[in-house]
Amino acid sequence: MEQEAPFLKKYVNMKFQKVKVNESFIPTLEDEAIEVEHLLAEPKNDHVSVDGVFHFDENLEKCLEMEDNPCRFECGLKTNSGGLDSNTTQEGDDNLKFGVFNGMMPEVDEVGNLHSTNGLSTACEDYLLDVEFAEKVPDLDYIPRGGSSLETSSESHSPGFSGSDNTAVGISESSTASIPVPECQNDIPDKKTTCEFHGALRSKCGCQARVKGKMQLNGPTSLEVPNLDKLENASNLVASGMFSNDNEKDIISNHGLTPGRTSFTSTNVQYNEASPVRQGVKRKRFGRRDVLTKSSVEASKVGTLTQKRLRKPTKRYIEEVSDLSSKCIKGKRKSSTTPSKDKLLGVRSRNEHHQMGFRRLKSVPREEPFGGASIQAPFGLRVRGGVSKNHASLSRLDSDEESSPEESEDDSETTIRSEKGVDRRKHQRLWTLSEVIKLVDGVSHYGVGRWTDIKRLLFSSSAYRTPVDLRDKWRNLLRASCTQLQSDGEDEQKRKHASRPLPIAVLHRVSELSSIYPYPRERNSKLSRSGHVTSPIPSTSKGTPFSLSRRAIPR
DNA sequence: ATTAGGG
DNA sequence: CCCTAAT
Repeated sequence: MEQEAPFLKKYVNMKFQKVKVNESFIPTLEDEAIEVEHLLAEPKNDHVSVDGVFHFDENLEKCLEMEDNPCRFECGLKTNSGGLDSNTTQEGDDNLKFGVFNGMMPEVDEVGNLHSTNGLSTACEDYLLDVEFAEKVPDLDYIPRGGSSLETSSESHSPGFSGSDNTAVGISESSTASIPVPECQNDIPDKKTTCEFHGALRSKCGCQARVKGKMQLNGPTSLEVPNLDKLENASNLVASGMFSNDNEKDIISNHGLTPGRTSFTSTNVQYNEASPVRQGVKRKRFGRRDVLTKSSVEASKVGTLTQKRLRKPTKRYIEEVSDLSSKCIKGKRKSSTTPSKDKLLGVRSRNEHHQMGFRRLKSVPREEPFGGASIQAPFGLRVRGGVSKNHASLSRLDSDEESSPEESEDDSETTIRSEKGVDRRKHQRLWTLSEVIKLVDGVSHYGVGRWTDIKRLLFSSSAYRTPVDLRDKWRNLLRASCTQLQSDGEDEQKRKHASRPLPIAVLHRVSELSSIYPYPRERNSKLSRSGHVTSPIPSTSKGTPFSLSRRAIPR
């Protein structure tokens, strides 16, 4: 990261480099290559699905020629992304594509690390990105990007990109998360390894080691988790393209499979799915914490303070805390009227949390000797991105879905950085483009009513985002689409400049969906507007919206 | 337990 | 996002 310039340069030349690298690597990875090929040839699940789905572009083909097997794969992916929006109009297409890209871009940083989890998506993305850029922006000035890597100067960037507005928009979103292009470079070798989605391969070639090293290099930041999420995201995105094809399953299976193969993956898995083990650990922690707290409280004179806090544990607080424990205690506590037990626990933990916060301020490490440190870390992490970052490396355990992939970073920042004023923080995560897309896809699949399902399937990785959230977001999207689509061109520009640049492609999709699955109540206004939009099921939409929505859901 | 609707 | 009412 430090030497951005060189990296950037490299990146720019990446396509060329890629080839070179590949060649050089090939000898080393011969086995791998073979394996990969084998996989490709073989009708493996993952592979098949992907292969079947994707068509190769001319460009892609070229790519193929130049590059090795791995390349092939990637190319395919790229195609896929392109194919994503078959339904939408061309414009939409472009937009969508870009959007997808954007969504992925953040991943780029971490992609390298994680191909293990979902090698497929990751690697592909990277390559994809690469290819795409090469195609579209031969000159591509990364410099600006690099300079603003931290910032979301998406707009500024956009012009640079072959003048596709959409791109700009998408980028802006993703750009929030610093786009460390340089990383790509690092990744390349890893990719070369073509761990791809075949964990087995990786293990063979010893990719793992490499990956690890990389991680270290990258730093304390826990990339793994994000990656995982990303993975999911990516897969989802991809899936979205092929929803009709039922690829979902494939993807899912993919997820499941991948983890098992490599140790590395396994870690991820832990975070990803609330594994029983993890839960157990957490519980333990809680218990301990309780004890500790008690004693410590008693001993310390802070008792009064504690009491105060105790007395008024805001729901929010509890929720937040429980958020962490949500997986542990799952289900029960969610409702505000939680049973006394849970509540108590939550309160206590919260209390602790408060104390901790204070403690931190005062720098009073009382719990450390007992291993309180470990405890602390988790909570801090839990609190939110900013804090967690530092501890992340240490307490990876805690970081579960919560620290979401790409979004986590920006969101966390946006959320609130006040560690100390823990109470004040409001938990709200900005919706990233990828999330929105996911949501839209989900709606398109399941219909409007089934938020739980959507949540389960598409947002399983993100602990936050309750079904209600999804619904709300959808509502908002509808509104947005209405207003925006209503007044097309003129406002568009404005919209772009707006803080939340929602890709019009997405909006279009939303509007489409809205026409298909009218949202209760809102549909009236919407219908009139959305009429102009292509609606696959026009007649139904007007007639009986309710039934439609229900009907749309083919369980 | 989920969803819809409103704040 | 949060909360409440309705199913």
